[in-house]
Amino acid sequence: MITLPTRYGHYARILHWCTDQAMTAALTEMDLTASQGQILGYLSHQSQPPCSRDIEETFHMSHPTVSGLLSRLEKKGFIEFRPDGVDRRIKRIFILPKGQECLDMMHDTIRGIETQMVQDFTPEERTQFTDLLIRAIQNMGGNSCHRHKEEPKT
Amino acid sequence: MITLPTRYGHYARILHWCTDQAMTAALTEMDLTASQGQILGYLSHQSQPPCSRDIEETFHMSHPTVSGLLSRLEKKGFIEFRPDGVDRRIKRIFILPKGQECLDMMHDTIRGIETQMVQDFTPEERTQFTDLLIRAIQNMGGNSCHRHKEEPKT
DNA sequence: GAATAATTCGTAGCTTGCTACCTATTCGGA
DNA sequence: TCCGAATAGGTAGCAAGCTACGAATTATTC
Repeated sequence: MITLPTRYGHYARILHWCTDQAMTAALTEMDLTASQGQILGYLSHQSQPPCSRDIEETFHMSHPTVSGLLSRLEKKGFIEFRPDGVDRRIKRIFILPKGQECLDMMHDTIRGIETQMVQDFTPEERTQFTDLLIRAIQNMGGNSCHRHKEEPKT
Repeated sequence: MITLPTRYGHYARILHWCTDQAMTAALTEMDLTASQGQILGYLSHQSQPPCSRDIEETFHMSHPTVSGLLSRLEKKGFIEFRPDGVDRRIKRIFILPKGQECLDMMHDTIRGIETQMVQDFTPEERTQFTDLLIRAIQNMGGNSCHRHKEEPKT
């Protein structure tokens, strides 16, 4: 048995790699990468069109990373930016029809990946898996994103 | 509550991100990145000096990725390559004194990260966490690396 | 033994991730 | 009101991940 430096971290890395591979396989035909698909999925579940900063916090990504992802999505016509009416620093992100089409096609595929991953887990194990993952993240201080979160307005 | 595309995959990604950040913070003073430290740690636990291919399988990485990591480690004087006596395709990887020094310093730090992550877990929860992670990886076909594994020979 | 297949590693070119530093805008206190 | 702090985003430059292709060596098969 090999004693790897960070064992849980190692497994977390590989598990994410597995989902990434499955996502990539399912999305390449739509000219989307796994990361771009994740972003698009997030956008579709927000009540108000989010801005770059919202994505940074949700996905624990730096703003140049998000900026690059969004600019590629924009260049390919999945999304577009529109200035916020109140705060001129903010560019809000809108899903274009081409992006919505992909979301409709993506939906079942993505749920299939999640189902496959925990296919032989009992309901209790699924609950505990989520619980342990979240607690491990919290123990690492992984939810330390301090920002003044404002209510959606118009 | 936000419904993200791949929930477990998302948590796995963030958990790995946390360990990566902690590793980076601990290793930068030695001029090492987190990935480079992981590789170095793996090398130190092998009975026979491994080759690039062994790392690819252990870490689920493509060979250009491993190649790049190793060349940076070599350039900085942590490791060196020596041709295999039998198979001229293979370059075996040896840890140089500078690499060994870092390993000695790394040891406690890395164990500390693992400890922190599961600090409030009961022993049963730790066992189950590992078990669930491994099963999830297996469900995704994550251990499908078919290669003829040979015995160490001198 | 020679042709073919498999294996190991190299390189090109891309996306994705980061830090560091910059500008523009907004907010808050003197 | 005005100046400094905080916030949103841009750009440069790097590391780390990938696919696709090619070269050299070894293994296999006829």
